[in-house]
Amino acid sequence: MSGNNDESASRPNLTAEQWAQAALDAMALGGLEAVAVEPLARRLGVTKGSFYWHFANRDALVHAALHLWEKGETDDMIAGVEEEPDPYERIVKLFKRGNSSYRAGRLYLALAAASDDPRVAQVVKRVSARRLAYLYKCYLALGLSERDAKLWSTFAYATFIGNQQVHRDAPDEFPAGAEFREYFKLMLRTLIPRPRSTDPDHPHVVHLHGVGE
Amino acid sequence: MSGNNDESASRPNLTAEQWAQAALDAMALGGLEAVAVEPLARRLGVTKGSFYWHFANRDALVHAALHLWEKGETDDMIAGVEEEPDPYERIVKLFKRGNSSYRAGRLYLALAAASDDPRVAQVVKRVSARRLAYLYKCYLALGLSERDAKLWSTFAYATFIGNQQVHRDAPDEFPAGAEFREYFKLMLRTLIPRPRSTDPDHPHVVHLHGVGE
DNA sequence: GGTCGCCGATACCATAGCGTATGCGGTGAG
DNA sequence: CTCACCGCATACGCTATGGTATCGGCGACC
Repeated sequence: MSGNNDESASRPNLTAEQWAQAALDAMALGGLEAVAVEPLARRLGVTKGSFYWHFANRDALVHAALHLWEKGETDDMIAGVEEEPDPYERIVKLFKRGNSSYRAGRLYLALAAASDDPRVAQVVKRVSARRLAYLYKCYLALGLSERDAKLWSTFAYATFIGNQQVHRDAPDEFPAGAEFREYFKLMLRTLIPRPRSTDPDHPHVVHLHGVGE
Repeated sequence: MSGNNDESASRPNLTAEQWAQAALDAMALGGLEAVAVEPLARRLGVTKGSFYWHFANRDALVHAALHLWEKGETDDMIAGVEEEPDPYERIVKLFKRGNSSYRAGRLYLALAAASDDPRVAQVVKRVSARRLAYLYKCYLALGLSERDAKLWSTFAYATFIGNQQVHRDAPDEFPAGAEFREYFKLMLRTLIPRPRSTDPDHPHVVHLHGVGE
């Protein structure tokens, strides 16, 4: 067996990051325990010999994958939105981003479920905290008080996460197509007070200020 | 054994249901793979000999545990609420129930994360669907149209689930104490239109009908 | 005191997956 | 042409985990 069992030309050498990405893929499907060297190697079309060239052990792979995920889930999210000057549109973009990438949602849920591992728990906690903090800032920029911004950002984030969950657990019940668009608009209208309402068309903002009661 | 299955707790002997409950406990902490005979036996203070008296194999245990969970998560929830005549209060009760039992939340999240197993996926799907259906009925009873009831019940359920998730993943960021009470009131006010306004004509419901746009 | 329900103890085996040692083809330098 | 080195293949050892089965013991109740 001296020949390669794969296409020869289209196979460059693997990098450590490709291994880490494959590890994330495995997590999305089977949790942390699916991040095993041999199955990953099979899926990548290589063997363990490749792995132990790039990594010292499995722990190093898990660490690299988590680092990659954390970076992509916070920096990427924020960087892709921050150029937007309007805080309302920023929040809308965040929502759209979250509801569009099905894979990212599954990945978060899988990692959050694997938080019996202390390393995973730490990263998930940091990611959640940073996302919440950024949402909080956005709501502050909308003109809400600190207290209201805290409550509404938590509310919005919980809904955001819950949508991913319901979408995964009961896909048949989750709105799709035109219904989803209505659902999405309803969420936006309910969860984001419009700051620049030059139109007298949005009287429901009054309800928002009723939070402090 | 001459008597029926009315054995009291005075006996140190375990029952099949106790095994199933322990299996659910294990799932809440470590997912489906934590439902292993030996660890469970250790935790129950017995050995595997006990297990294979009550169950044919591990599959039977998983099946029993899932059945127990499904029953308790749908029938119990509905039965404990249905006596309430006011649909508004019914929804409030459902919310309170969900936000109070931390363990039940963890259990749902753990099971939902273990839905790579087809049996688990099926049960989770049924439970989610039945919960959503009941919430939908409650919103219908509030006087919403079918379309609005669908959207708002999904919205409320997603938020409900998301709260459990955020509460678990970022407990430090989640409102607690007095702040939680405000948060809770905000959610209720936002997610449930009040039916018993003295006016037969509900002013804020107008916004709800705006959903259809 | 005998039977039976329940469990303890132990043995066996299958499997998965980590780590390691070494072989081996390709490739560029000289 | 050679040689060294990279990147991976192959093969193996090893451990841990856990499902399954068997048998013996013990207390309860007849």
